[in-house]
Amino acid sequence: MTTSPSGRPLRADALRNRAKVLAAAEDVFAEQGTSASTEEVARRAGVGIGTVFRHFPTKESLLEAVLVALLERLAGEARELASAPDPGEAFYRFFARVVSQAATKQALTEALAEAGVDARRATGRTGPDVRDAIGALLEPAQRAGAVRPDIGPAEVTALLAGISYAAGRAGGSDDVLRIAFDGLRPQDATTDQEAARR
Amino acid sequence: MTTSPSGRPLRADALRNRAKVLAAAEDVFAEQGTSASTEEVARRAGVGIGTVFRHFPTKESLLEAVLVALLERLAGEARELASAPDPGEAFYRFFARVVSQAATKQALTEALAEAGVDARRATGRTGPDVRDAIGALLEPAQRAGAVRPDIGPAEVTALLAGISYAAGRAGGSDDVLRIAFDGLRPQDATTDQEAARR
DNA sequence: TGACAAGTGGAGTAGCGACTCCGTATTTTC
DNA sequence: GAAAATACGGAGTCGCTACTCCACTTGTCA
Repeated sequence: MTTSPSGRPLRADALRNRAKVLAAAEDVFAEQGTSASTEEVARRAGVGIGTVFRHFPTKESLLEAVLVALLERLAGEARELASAPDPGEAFYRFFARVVSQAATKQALTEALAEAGVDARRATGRTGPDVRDAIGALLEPAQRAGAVRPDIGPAEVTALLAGISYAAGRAGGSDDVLRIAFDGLRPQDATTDQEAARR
Repeated sequence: MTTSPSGRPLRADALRNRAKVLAAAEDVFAEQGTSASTEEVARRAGVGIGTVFRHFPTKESLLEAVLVALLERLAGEARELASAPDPGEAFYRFFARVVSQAATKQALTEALAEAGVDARRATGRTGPDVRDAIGALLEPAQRAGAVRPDIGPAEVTALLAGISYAAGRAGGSDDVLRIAFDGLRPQDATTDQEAARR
């Protein structure tokens, strides 16, 4: 992404501006949600609208770049924690961290939801990345008996999105997080049937 | 809401149209989310745009009416189930039903989130209504030992919104629901500390 | 049944947001 | 230090959407 269509490397100022736009877009979308206007992004970045559209030809592509950046950062954090001594603690710490970040960043919640199960074009390569990173955190925690064994990265991602949503819009995020944590722990012989369904 | 500004009762056709518009709006917003256009609502209702705006002077007021209707129906269902013989089953059945409905109705998830903690003007009277109805379902379930005692209606509502969001956008709603249920059950002496936080 | 109030429909208005275009400015290259 | 290539900025275009206005229709009441 640092070369122009003709194969040549981007000019220095262009590179700088690209970064400024991306950073501004992250801020703006985090604060106002993905419906914030492109003009606001340009203003925040201190560039003209034309520049924004030169680097990201549609609003969607800008959004995609932001989401990918967020997810990559997430995957990075997960990978980092994966080498911690206590796998259970690492997993729950990661979960809590993501939720607390998402509470103030609408865009993160949306990114999580999109990465959820359907790997759309937007997050085509990053979705699996995130899933793998979460898997690397989840499996050791399961082996250590800190997390129930009957779920996979997809369920964790979905739950992450849901709890983030709840934490962001409603209050009481701590309580909701506690409930989620308890549900994630291994459930002892409670054979429950709960015929509950429509 | 069935009288004109001048205090007289609404004309028969006006009453009919009002109902048609409300029904169409519920459908449209459920399918396309709250950003669907007012014109689409009018088309679906088989009336002119002018008529929609006569009954609901702003789009926001239309949205509000739809959300209130959804929440009232929810509260109604909760009250109905409250008299079931097994309080635990009633509670979990209600929870599952809401989530499965919300999966196909974006508007419901948004309504839940809004009803969450801050009683905005939109759902000013209905928010508490829902909370009370959920409370009437929750407390007996807690007394029966089917639901952990350390949470209240607010937490349940928040969780409901979060799980609905997860179920609607990602797949694997069943697994996520299972996790939530397990987290909602009384947690035996697991004094856990989970120093997990930022 | 006729007169008047109430309601309807949809063309029109206003404003916003995504995206384009091109004269000007900045880099790079030789 | 020019010339050529590249990038910039922002006024302008286009389409969409909430909302208004009013000539016309329908319901109500005596």
